[in-house]
Amino acid sequence: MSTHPPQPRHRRGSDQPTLAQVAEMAGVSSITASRALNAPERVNDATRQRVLDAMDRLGYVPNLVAGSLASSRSRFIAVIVPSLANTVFIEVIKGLQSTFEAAGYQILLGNTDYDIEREHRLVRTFLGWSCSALVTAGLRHTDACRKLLKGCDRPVMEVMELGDALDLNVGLDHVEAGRAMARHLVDRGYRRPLFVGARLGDDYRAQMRYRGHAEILEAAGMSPTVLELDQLGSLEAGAAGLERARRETPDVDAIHFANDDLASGALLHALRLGIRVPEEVAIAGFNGLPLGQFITPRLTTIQSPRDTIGRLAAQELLQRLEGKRVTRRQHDVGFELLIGDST
Amino acid sequence: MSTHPPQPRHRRGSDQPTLAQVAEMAGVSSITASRALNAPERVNDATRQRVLDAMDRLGYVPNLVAGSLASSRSRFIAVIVPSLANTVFIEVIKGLQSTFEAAGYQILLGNTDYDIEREHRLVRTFLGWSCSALVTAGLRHTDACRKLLKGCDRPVMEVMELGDALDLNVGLDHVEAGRAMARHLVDRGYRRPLFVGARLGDDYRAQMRYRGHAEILEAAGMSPTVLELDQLGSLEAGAAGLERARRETPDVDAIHFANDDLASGALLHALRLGIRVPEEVAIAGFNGLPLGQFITPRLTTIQSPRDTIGRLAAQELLQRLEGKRVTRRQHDVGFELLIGDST
DNA sequence: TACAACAATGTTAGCGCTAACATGTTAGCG
DNA sequence: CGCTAACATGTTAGCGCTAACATTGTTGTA
Repeated sequence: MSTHPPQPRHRRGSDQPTLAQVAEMAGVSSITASRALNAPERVNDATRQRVLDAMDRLGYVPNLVAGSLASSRSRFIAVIVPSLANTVFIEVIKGLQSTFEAAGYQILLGNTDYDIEREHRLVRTFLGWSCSALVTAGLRHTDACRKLLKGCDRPVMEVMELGDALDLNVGLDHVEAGRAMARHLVDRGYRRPLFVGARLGDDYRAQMRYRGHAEILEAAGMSPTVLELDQLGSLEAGAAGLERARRETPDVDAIHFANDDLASGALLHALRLGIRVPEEVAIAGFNGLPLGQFITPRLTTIQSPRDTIGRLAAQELLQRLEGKRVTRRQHDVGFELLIGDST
Repeated sequence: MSTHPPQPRHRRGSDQPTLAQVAEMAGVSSITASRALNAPERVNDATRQRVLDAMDRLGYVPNLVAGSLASSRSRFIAVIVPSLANTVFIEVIKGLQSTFEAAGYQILLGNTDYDIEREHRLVRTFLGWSCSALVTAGLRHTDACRKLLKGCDRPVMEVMELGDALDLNVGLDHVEAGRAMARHLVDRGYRRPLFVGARLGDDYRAQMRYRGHAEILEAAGMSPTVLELDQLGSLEAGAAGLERARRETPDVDAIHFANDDLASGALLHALRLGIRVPEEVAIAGFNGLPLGQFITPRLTTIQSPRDTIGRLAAQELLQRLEGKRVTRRQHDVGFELLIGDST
């Protein structure tokens, strides 16, 4: 019945030196050793030096897991993107990373593969790591995920597009971007423009651009048409798209591609086939990737400020994390129509 | 003198539900609730279902920080790369990420910006998070960092190039890759090849390729020359490199670029200027990026299996993490000379 | 029938750190 | 010189979870 006092159990996790050992060596209590690292101004200079020396001698590496549990704060920023194959997200990550790393935060990277169920699972995991903030690409989430994000009491940043966000939002208006390009095509006198995208089912931001495109065409009395390729966006897909477009709709005079990968592929392919651009067919893209701007004729496209999205999102979050009240929850980073020689 | 028993202090970290609350609701002890999640086979099905229901009702999110401290294991894989601007590293990350995420690990991403002091700091931080393993690009580290990695009792994987590694190593032989391309150029009859790189000081793998290149040229009785651009590698830099090369060494008959970005830029620029490739000047690269293979004339380059590096590294690490003894510490993923029409 | 082997669950004691409070020590000042 | 404020350091008790061992009941089997 009675539980006999069992012999003491020992369980040292790793054999790494601990703060207590450092403290002992320096002849102070462990809280002083802790403060020597985390609140140096609260410790006498000489004492602090002794502690730091002891750390050095022991090869002490702070156990951040323990610290995080005790303080219920980690210095993680969860970043969730739908794909790593797409330069666009990489550049956003780059912007986030450089700003956060400088402020002493770590990036926890998650990839949803365009699956919002996976996003939900990642959000749970990252919340479990008590991340300080979450950044996620896009406004689409499962209901459960939205609930989780709303109730998690941490800043949540949704990037890429603008809309009805949960908390903070940095991005651009993709419908408006679609409109801008379509307007440009209509203004230039193209009368049978075609919108060509790859895997539009996944890429709903491209769908939004198409919506803007369609709107303008209808307003101008033309009937919008879309051609969907089932390959992933790539140079080859763009080349194939050009051929299919001209075969299936021989009177097409302008192709508005969903992004620059497709558009550049089409443009290079047109050069190769001797199709004159823009005389025989105009080509336009979206993103403003370096390749499109390097080719002759230069690609007409829309510059999306991806690095800016990352940096601005990071700055806003840092403000919030430092306790400052954020006045604007939404930031439109805009876009720029780059008129090249392909339209 | 005597410490009076102070009133009990309370300190709830967050107001998230805890395992204990879940356990209470399900009418079990917290260890059973824990096992319901982490070792389901050790819990009766009916009990487990009660626990899971309770978790659901409370909106329980496991505190992974606490779990990690208690078990002194995290499911983090630290990945340290020198840059996110370079596709090459992104593709390695992609390979690592897809394999590890499927196995239930999280990626902790660090960027050194080609600074080994920063690498050292990142390693410390990541070790502090008790990551399960570390992956780092390259074999160059500070002495302190090397010591840390050697003593950390966790699998360490060095990727990209082969050499005298700390623990595990997956990569390819860059000197040999440089030799292979130089041999190809010599075999094709080029007699005044030039090696052109960007920021070679940072990019020591490119330096290794140059070493291989130089070796072959010397063996063939030619004198190797290198032209270093001070811009970052890009299409523009490649174009500039082509012009500078032809201006400064007018008799150059082949340019061996340090990578495909430069080579593709040069190739497209040559087309634009009407310089015939390879008749007037041959162009070769390294990496096998899609653009080079898409252009006509197709770029002669070396395919580096970046995705494979990531996947293989991840697989080997998983083996190790599952306790299997790893027999081979080093894996040469090789490379493939892609002979295009530009040489 | 006794006893091992297993399955299901519980008890206890940390993991290594920091928040919250307490205490001692020195400086500042009328 | 007494009192307070500011500084420097210490004590205690967790943070939420899981390892290690303990306990019970159930089954198989020699």
